Amino acid sequence: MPEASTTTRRDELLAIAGKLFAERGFRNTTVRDIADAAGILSGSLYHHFDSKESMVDELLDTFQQQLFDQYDEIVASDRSPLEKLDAVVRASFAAIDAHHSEVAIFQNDADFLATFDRFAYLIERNKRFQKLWTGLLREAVDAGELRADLDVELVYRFLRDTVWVAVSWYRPGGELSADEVATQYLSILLEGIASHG
Amino acid sequence: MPEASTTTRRDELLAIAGKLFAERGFRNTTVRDIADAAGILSGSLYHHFDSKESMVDELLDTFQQQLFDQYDEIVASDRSPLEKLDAVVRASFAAIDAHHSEVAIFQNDADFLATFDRFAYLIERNKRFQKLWTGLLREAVDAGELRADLDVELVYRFLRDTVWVAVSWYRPGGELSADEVATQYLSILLEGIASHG
DNA sequence: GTCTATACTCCGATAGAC
DNA sequence: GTCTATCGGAGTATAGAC
Repeated sequence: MPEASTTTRRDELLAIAGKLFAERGFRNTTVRDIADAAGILSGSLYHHFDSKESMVDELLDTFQQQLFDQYDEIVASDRSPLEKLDAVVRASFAAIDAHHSEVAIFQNDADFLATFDRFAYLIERNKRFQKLWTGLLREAVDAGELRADLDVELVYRFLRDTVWVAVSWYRPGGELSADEVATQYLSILLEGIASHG
Repeated sequence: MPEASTTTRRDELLAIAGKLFAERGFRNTTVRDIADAAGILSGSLYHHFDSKESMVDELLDTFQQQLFDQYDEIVASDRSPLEKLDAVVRASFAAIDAHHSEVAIFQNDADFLATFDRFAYLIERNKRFQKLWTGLLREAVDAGELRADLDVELVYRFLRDTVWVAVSWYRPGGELSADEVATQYLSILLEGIASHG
């Protein structure tokens, strides 16, 4: 396989870029920063990628496709709405663990990137994401598994933000595993923090 | 009062800068952007402010002082720990409503700004903030008002992030008032979203 | 696959006229 | 209080040698 080393170097550079984008934001990471971190000069990056935009595009697109594949599998599975919600939340925390940079980039820069034609797919997938989560919430309400007195759209925003914002403090390899965080999170979300004695 | 018009123009420019910082981030807002929005040229801004940093400094410092004054008043008041927590959450949502730009700037750029000596106070106040909230949480647990089986530090992060992240979707003057959002938020947080039938 | 060298644009900030 | 004019630095990207 003659492409093996080529692919490896490319992926290496992409991972370095992703880490920097995640730490400083896309716009505040220069191609010189990326090149410095990789031990090469900025011009050399253009042997591998068309532009800085191409790098972030590839990172986000690949990650999102993988995540949606997981979501689709869960939704199509044979579980109750609440069990599906549980599984989707756990898959999301697992994604924060396994693809930390990509999630952070998405959280910080997606709104800005989405203003360009090239990244129009971000808006489209965002809508799909919303439909999937609000759909599960409504099904769970209808099944009597969730409170019926809450505003589903507000609960959706609450759920979405509270899951993904964890990327700002969760560190892979830290004290708590992603699934332990998910367990505590789901306990708070479902049962609340008030004591019922 | 000869200073009246001077103060007004200065505050006007500061508000314009704050709005742009909030929308695009501090580093991605240029002094030319601010000047354009104000209908003047970039050089003219330096008649009012030393630097771009001075503008964001003044915005954040003023806002945080006001917010902490409110928190301190609540903590010192004669209420139960849970009532204090309720009041602090409501005051925070009110701050998102009344000082939307400042909260957004704080959410997006505080980590970056805090790396400079000039903004060291952000780190200090962040610690004070954490102590205040975790203190209230512990008191509420001790008073039997909150579940004792949860990790207080994790609940703190959860609480902090879920309140402030609302700045990303809440718009002053929208359908829901800040206090209505706070009410639903507290209901979810305290009682959970699961049905108990 | 990386380097040298460089083009062109935009950045924050300043000096001095009006 | 704003404008004209401009400086020095840093940004993305390119062309062509090695």
